[in-house]
Amino acid sequence: MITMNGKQHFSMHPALQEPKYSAIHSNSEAMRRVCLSTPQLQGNLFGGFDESLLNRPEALAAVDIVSHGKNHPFKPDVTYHTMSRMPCTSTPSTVPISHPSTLTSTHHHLHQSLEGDLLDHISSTLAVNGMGAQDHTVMSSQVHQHHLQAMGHLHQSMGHPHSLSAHGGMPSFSDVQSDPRELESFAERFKQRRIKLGVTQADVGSALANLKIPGVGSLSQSTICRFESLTLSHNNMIALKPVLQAWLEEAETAYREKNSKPELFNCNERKRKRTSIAAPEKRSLEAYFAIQPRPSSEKIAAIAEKLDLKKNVVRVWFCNQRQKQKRMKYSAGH
DNA sequence: ATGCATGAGAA
DNA sequence: TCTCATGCATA
Repeated sequence: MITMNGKQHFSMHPALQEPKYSAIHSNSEAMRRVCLSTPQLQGNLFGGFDESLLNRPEALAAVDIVSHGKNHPFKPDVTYHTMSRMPCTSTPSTVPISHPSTLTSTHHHLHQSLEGDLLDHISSTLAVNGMGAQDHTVMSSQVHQHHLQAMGHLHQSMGHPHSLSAHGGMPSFSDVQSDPRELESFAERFKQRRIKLGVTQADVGSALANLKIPGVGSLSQSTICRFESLTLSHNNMIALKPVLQAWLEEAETAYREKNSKPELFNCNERKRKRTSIAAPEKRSLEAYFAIQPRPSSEKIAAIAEKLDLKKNVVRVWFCNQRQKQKRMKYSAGH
């Protein structure tokens, strides 16, 4: 099954979505950036945060509930980007995974009535909701069965790998081991052994292509890193595990034989510019997010204007924030 | 290690 | 338009 269509997956269950791992976190970095980021804003928004934060712009955030019939169409701003992809000349494929689940989020829209001008009222609204800025609903009600899913897809040269899939079939066999616990230990073991082999995350990523597994191509250092640190979605972890496991076994075998395969290494290099959102703006965005993680298009536009950012930048920021929140390692005992 | 971004697929 | 998997660029 995994073929070239780009979509095939093993199995999936309808509900999955909240797996997050925890386990290992390394915060070395966090420490360094302590001053700037202040990630914990969410929690404090209403509580004891500095109000300076919410002074004004933040105000926009609140209101939205209304789901008017639809939003207007808006156009994406064109962001510029210089992209240049294609990494090396060696294997472009990618790995797949994912599931369809979806959560319909439950957003809470609280508030009472404001629809039009959100921006203005918000301040007042803030008070209203004082609830919590974070309720991430970690519903776990569903969590249970997910595991499995699969992968399969690949793209090649063009470009981008992404894939999602799922299907509700049943797991016919092996992959049912998506035990979070097991994933965590595997990730840890993987990292240890990888290091022992003297291979970098980037090397692993590019070496995957050499495995010639159908549907599996190379992956970036980022992905390998995220796998090791468990900062991927549960489904993604599950899909990647067998692939990385296969690589590890092969690499160790080769290592023993002393036949280090040169193929294990690849090169990569590209250039592109990345936009960066300044700390003050970021804080505002976090404040808005705490109040309304899923702002409407109009609201996004309003926020963008207030912060003097491109609408698309703001939109993407919210998307990434949501994604991050979902995979944030949970440290609960579980 | 992580921020901002793209793009496929699904609502 | 959102979610999700991923990646480039970067701190």
